[in-house]
Amino acid sequence: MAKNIRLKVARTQMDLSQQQLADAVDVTRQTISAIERGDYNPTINLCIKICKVLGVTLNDLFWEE
Amino acid sequence: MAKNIRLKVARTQMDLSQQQLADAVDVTRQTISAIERGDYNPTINLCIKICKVLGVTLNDLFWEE
DNA sequence: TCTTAATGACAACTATATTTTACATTTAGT
DNA sequence: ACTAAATGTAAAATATAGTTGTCATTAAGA
Repeated sequence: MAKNIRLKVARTQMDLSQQQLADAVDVTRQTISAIERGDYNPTINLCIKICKVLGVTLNDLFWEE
Repeated sequence: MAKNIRLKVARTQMDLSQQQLADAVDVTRQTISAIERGDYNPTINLCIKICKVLGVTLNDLFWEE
């Protein structure tokens, strides 16, 4: 996976730290960090939770044409 | 997770069996079956692969408002 | 400076996605 | 009725998502 810049942008637009987002979706900071760095392949349920907290959709953060 | 009817519909619209879709995205038939039944929580990369084969987007199959 | 919050990164562990093997049921064609 | 393809489902094994603990670096404020 490539770096997920869109996630980082959406998170900072909501003025949330990695830790705060992690708490909101009930995972660890390391998991959020790894997703932003593009080091891995989260589950769809986690992606959905993240999107809901950030007020965006799956396509906004995880779909590439 | 709930049953994923939209996936089943999109698959049948492309006239693919579970086995054919599984082959196309390089997983087993059982994995496709489990996703359609809603028994679990696939990874985002697998969701993306499935969407691309079926000519739809993540929101089409996996996003609920 | 000094301190604290935020982040990158990694190793070892645990939880769970996915595979493999296998059996049963349903559906469509002959 | 028979056959083959498609599907539901389950148990045991394997691969990997996500945790826990830890250390280093950077940026901002006092």
